[in-house]
Amino acid sequence: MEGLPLRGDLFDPDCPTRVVLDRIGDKWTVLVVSALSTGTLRFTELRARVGGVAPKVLTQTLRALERDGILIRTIYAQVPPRVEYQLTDLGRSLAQPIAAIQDWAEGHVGAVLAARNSYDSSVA
Amino acid sequence: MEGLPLRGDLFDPDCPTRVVLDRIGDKWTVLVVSALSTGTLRFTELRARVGGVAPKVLTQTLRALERDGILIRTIYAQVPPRVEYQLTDLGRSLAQPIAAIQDWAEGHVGAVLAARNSYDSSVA
DNA sequence: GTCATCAGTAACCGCTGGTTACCGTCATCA
DNA sequence: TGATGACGGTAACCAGCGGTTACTGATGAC
Repeated sequence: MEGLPLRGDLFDPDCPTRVVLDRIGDKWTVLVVSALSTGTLRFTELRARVGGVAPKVLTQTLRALERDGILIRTIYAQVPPRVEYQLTDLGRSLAQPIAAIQDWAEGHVGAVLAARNSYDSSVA
Repeated sequence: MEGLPLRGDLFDPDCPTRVVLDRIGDKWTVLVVSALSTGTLRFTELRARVGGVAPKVLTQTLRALERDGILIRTIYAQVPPRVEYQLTDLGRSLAQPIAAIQDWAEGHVGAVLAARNSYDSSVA
């Protein structure tokens, strides 16, 4: 019955930890953070790097991540405009577990797709 | 399929790795896998454990995870019905990176919420 | 008779993720 | 003097899906 828990309980729907999970649970977040983990990128570079993302969605994702202190958005008063995105320390700390997820995903695609095929053919 | 690595490229939108990411990128998946990582659970137990999940959504999540070979669904011909869910080896391997995410989320709620407040008050 | 248990479905609905189109500004090129 | 293109986005629009509240069916307990 602590007042304000330093560590949240993910299983409590009212715990703010959930909102953090919602951030992470966005597929674009994973890709963006992963892309930025190697260094600063501009909007268009991110767009190219993260294949298939629509500009609006990328903007939303970046704004949300900026709001959450995961990355910093730097605007240079130039024409054409120049906007750079880079991870904060917080963002870099997030990049590690995200890399683990990414690693798992890339490493187990085969197994998952196999399970999926097997499941689909058995249910049919 | 064989045990060949078959590493995908997450940044390619046409790579099947993306579908795996979509699975993981579901917030309920994280919670369900995490809940099951400590042992077998029944539907109602899962529902109670994962606070705030609607039955339909839980069913969808569980079916998807079953299809992907992350967990196994065992039905006992009883009345009232008894259905148990447990992680497969694949699921247990996923539980590790997921635990890392969960850990990060629980450990950095404060920082994220602080960043959020700061952002919101500066933008206004 | 009727209540509760369990594991879900049925029907509905609003939001939001996603799409394409378009914007202003300035340098460059014909 | 247009015309064009780069850049970093917004505007308007829409389908789908996540989420909600009912409701089901079989059985044992009361």
